[in-house]
Amino acid sequence: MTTHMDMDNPLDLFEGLEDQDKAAILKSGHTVHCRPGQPLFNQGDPAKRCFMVIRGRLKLSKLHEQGKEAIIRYIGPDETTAALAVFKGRRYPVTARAVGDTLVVAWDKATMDHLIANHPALARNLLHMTLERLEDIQTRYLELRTEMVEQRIARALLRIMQHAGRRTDDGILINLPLSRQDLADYSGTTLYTVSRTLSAWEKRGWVRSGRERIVVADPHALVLFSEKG
Amino acid sequence: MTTHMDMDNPLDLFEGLEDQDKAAILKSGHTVHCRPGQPLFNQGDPAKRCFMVIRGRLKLSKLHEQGKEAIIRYIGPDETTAALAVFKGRRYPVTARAVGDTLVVAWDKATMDHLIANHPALARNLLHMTLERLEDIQTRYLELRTEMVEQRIARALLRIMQHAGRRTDDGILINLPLSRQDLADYSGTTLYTVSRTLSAWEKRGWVRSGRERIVVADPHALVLFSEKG
DNA sequence: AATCCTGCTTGCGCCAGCGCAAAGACACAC
DNA sequence: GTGTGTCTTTGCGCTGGCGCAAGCAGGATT
Repeated sequence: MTTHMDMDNPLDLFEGLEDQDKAAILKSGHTVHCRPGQPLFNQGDPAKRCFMVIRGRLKLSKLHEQGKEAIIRYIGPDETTAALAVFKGRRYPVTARAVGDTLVVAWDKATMDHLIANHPALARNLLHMTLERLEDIQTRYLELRTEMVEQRIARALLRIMQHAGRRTDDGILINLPLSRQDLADYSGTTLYTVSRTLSAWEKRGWVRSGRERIVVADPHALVLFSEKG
Repeated sequence: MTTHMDMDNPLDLFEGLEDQDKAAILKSGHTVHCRPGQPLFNQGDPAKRCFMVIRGRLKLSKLHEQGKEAIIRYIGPDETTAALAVFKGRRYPVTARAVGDTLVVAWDKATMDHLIANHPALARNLLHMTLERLEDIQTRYLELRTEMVEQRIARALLRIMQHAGRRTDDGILINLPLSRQDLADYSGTTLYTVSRTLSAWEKRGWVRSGRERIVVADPHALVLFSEKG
């Protein structure tokens, strides 16, 4: 009987639903297992199913012709993706790949339609989650237009840190394999510039980094830098 | 009794509703009149009301510190804005200004909550409209990252043309006052670059332009250019 | 017709950051 | 331990496009 209707900002698909409903909804989907790097769905494919991550993480990216790629966002445990695309019966607007070993639940359109009809809170929560993402991408759109590249890298790193950071003795570890190329695709620059920037930050003691691994040693300095340049 | 339930892509808040419901919903709001350039709401203000344009046009833009501005989209007749922000009781993430003389209907949060509870189709339509906008801004985000500036100006002009174009003898007239600065804010560049680019296109016979006024003489050429550079 | 205001054009110099190239570092397999 | 492939670093040269400055254009006001 535990509900969370008092929360203002459900980031959760199941906010405001009874535990038993939640369990039933989860059971009505199929679980899918993805190995690291494996695509769950590809941009342009018909959106047959939507997903919720149980364990692991998905990387949503959008491809441009000639191989340029923008990372739209990461999807972690309890977060959903493609909900709207499948709801509307469209094509996936992005590609989703597993980052590390990932377990997801999948629902097809018919099931989703049925679930939404029976649980009005689901539609409400989808609206809320979508608003969140719309505002996020609009903000990043503005930043991409306005800010210098090092500032954008700082913001990207902080966003990923908030989403997938883990406290350690050295600082906050980005708890997913994150290459220089990934960070470049997330912040709108190139592999080379990210590498040079991280080197500079390492000299200042703000971060410590290795192969696909970054530890933010001084988050405060990074926040200041991301705000004022 | 005219319904449009057969349409797959409602861009309309009232898709799937009876005319009488539509009329009642419209009557439950307040009409607001905006003079050219007047702000309807400002980024950061508490989102008390949401809006639908009856006549005229709104410009949604997002401001960065030190005055840089990105135009997120234009909102024309029958289109809505701030629906999600008010639904969630947040602050407006953008600023809306009237372009030309504009008439809108406004609903406050209580009314919206009531309407959505009584008309499930409204929530569905909001989801669909929001998906549309999310995909649009994601696409533009990728383009901003990937494409050369002239290509982006071409895309921006074509998008505005599709939204607010009017056939004339000379070509397709952009039927709203559109300055070089506006086009720059929409395409992610500067006033100067837009001006230079339009001059070049004018020499090639693709457009004819004057003060806050653009006619696309050769849309096909512009489409080709926007796709291949 | 003169003035003003706002928007538009264009020459010019400058620089942030891109991307090649080449070398180094690390992870894993055999 | 040795190899192989991927990821990272860094020097270097180049350029797209930004933004100042100065002047032009055209609509509105007096």
